[in-house]
Amino acid sequence: MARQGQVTLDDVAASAGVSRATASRALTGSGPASAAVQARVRAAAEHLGFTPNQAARALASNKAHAVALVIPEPNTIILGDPFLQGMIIGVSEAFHPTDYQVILLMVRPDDPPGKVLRLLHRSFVDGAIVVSHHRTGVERLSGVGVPLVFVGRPWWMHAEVMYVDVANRAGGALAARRFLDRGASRFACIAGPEDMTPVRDRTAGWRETLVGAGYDPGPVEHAPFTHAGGAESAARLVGYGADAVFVQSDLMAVGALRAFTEAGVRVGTDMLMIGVDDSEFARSTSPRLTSVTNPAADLSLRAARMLLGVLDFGRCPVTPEIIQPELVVRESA
Amino acid sequence: MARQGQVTLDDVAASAGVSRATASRALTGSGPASAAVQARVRAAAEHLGFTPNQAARALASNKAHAVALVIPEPNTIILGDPFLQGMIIGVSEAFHPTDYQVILLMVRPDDPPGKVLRLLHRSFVDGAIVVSHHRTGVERLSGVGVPLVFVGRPWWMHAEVMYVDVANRAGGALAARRFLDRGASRFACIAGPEDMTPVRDRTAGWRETLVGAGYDPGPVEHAPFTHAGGAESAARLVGYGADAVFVQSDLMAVGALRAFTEAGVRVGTDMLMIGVDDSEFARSTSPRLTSVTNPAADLSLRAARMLLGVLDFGRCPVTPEIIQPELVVRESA
DNA sequence: CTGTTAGCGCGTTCAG
DNA sequence: CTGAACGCGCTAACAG
Repeated sequence: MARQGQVTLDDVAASAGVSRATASRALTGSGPASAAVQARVRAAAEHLGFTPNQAARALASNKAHAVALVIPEPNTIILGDPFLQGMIIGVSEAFHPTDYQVILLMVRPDDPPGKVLRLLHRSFVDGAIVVSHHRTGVERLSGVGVPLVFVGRPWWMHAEVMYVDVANRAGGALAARRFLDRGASRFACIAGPEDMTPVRDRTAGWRETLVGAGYDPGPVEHAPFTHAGGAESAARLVGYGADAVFVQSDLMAVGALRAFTEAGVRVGTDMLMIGVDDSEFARSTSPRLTSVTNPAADLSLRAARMLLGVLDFGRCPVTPEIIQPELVVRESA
Repeated sequence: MARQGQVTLDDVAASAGVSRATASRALTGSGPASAAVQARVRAAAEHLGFTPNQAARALASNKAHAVALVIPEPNTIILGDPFLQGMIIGVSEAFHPTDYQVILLMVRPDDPPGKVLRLLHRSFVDGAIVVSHHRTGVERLSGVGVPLVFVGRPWWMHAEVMYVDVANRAGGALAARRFLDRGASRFACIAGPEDMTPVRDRTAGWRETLVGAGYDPGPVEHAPFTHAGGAESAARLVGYGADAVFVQSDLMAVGALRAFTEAGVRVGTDMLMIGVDDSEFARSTSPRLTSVTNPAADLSLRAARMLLGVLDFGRCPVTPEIIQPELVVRESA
């Protein structure tokens, strides 16, 4: 049952009356081949419906012509988060003009590490971009044979690891300073998971700035980057009576805003709020949300270019690229 | 440069003091291996950080341990549509307990066919599920060596092709009958792209039922399954003065509802509206939307099971599975 | 239970 | 410019 349906290069070569080597050269253009032969081979391949066996080709040439986008999050999070959506779109956009296929690997937290590791191997993909990584779960990614570009500072460094990031410390500071300028005095933060470097960095910048100005930075609630995560964190903060809350994702901010509103807190009046991502969500709430940018399009493009640089031009090692965030001011703060 | 970082099975075998074949058996469990040897080999593999080369393994065993989810839509559509999101979640959920990795292939309309074809090859994936296919663009998918399960009736049949579907004709009829029961008399339909079988089927059921009841089925506007598509179609229909509009996707319905409302038409009062998908969107509009179910979770599960049946148990051919849609009644109709 | 021997399908040296 | 031979890393038939 296995053999049927498999048209091999040998079949094409035989049909065109040449050797396999010649057929290979004619199809890939990797070597000299007379125009006449080339045409014959191409015609034969077309006629027989030949599709090169990717595995064999990868094995022989050590090139897979594919890159993986690895997102170690449950797929409900991947599909709901504007930042991750932006990354998916951006990465596939960036690789579209190249001949690399983008493969989306949704790694679930409870997946055995081997399941994804075996796919991040040479000759399956030539490289990978890793987004939204947590402290644990991707440790064993070091040592995979392929170059890796992280979006967001990785927890450990390694020869094969490169990264792009937003200056998240500066982002946290931006939010804090805005609140200070608006005269706030009782602060709180709704952060993402504690095991992600961007969260740590934003929180650090936030705290530093407030402490530096002589204020208590207040509580920091850690929760998943979801609507529910924001809402639940907000519920826990209602009693605290903050007049300025920094929420580290617009999606969480939507949930938080709703929870605060239901608790009788008027956001924009009783309480200032700043989100992160500057996504559609920030523009659709009421009041609209002031937000720190987290430019997925820019990040994904840079990450893709960085990976392509290594893949196609052997440019390596590469220094990290850091993007400066900006504050987009709207009604909420 | 290629060799470095590649730990091969030979290295593991040598380190464990056995032959390569034995090492292979010990690691994969594909053959007999004494407990002692198995432990030694596993330890050696762990120690050396061995990761099997997927391409080599696939080439030798003719099994890739991966399935593809193919969605031939621009990624902005994929990420915004509740049905497609449901499919992605459902499929990866269904394959999670198995040892197949799900690979999401986002095929862009302007991608050269070869780019995806070479990936839909044996020894890259063992099979594929194709969702949201249009009339053209996937023709050449016939002849790929792997079993295919379509979600939604395919345009052509082929030995390797199986499918699951919703009884879309019945779905269209359901909407029409509801409108008739509510006493509507001037009908219109906002459909998806004309080159998709579910759209054709729903429209057919819709028309049949209305014509059968002695009414003019009215205009059918074709547009992409997007918010904008719905809004633009609605704008074109405002002058027609329909009192009952069937919109073939909740996402489109949100756009249409907004457009009608802005044009001064009170949906739920002046005009009845029914959507398709019974998604979150249907529950979040005002008035809330009556909707025909299009159960992504159920469809994806059945598609996955069908593919697994062929893959793991050689169950083939398989007869299509058709799910009956239901009408979920809310304020809008 | 283990080692030996063949390939899987292809790219890529080498001679001619 | 073309063909013959080799090897990529692994699994799967055989022998022992």
